[in-house]
Amino acid sequence: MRIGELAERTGTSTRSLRYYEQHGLLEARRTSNGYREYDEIDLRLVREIRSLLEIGFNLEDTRPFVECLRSGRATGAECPGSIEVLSRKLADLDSCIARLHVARALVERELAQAKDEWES
Amino acid sequence: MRIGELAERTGTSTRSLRYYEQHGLLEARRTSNGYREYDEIDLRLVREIRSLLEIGFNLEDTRPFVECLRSGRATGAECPGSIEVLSRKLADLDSCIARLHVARALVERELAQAKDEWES
DNA sequence: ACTAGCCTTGACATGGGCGTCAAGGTCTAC
DNA sequence: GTAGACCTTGACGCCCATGTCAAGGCTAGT
Repeated sequence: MRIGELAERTGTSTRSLRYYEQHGLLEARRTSNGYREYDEIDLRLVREIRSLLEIGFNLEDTRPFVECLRSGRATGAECPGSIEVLSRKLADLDSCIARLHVARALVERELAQAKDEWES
Repeated sequence: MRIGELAERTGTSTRSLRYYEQHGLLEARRTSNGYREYDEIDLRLVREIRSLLEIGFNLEDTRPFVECLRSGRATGAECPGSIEVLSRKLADLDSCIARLHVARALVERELAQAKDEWES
């Protein structure tokens, strides 16, 4: 399939697909006229990338998943590199959640105080 | 005091202070040679801005707090505009925390599965 | 008079994942 | 043969708070 169809079937844009290729995540065969040609495997790769991005991973984080899938595994996660990224992300999420809880507490306290002062 | 001292006493940079001024959050008197001149009130304003930015507010969000302080209140929060920003931020934080919990659950599940598959 | 350390404005760079436009090549249908 | 729908590469724009550099003015101390 060509880039437009791939974009449509993955819910993204041709711009993004070229961007992924530019960063070495996707490689496309070219037809004789220079058009990119993709197969079903690429479809899976892009879907993996998109779902990871959606959760909050950045592009670089998706690389091990893509390579894992390309190596023939059933899922992109069952490789050491992916597992390491997942572990790191889990820790990131925990610290991020913790920081947000702190911020939330600060904001809530500030809000309660401000309302008090405002009403008095 | 001049801009360098203000920057140092607020733990920021002269660049940032000029940026705040450019966006109407800070107004500086000028001495005869064109230098910006700040007083203790400006010190409080900048500290308010910095602490809000640190929690995760953006510059625009700090505006009502600055105006509140400038109107003579004891804190930047005890004004309707500030209270509204705080309420909005509280909701933002809650939805953000919720989304992160969802992501965390996804990542954790993925990680557990991946480890299983990898060990088998 | 000169140096060093302040200050001024203006402007370009950063990051990340794209959107969007330009200028052009290719293929299909009529 | 021509319109229109695809494709190509390249490049600039965005957001936002800030870093950083350039080119120059002011002032205190020696």
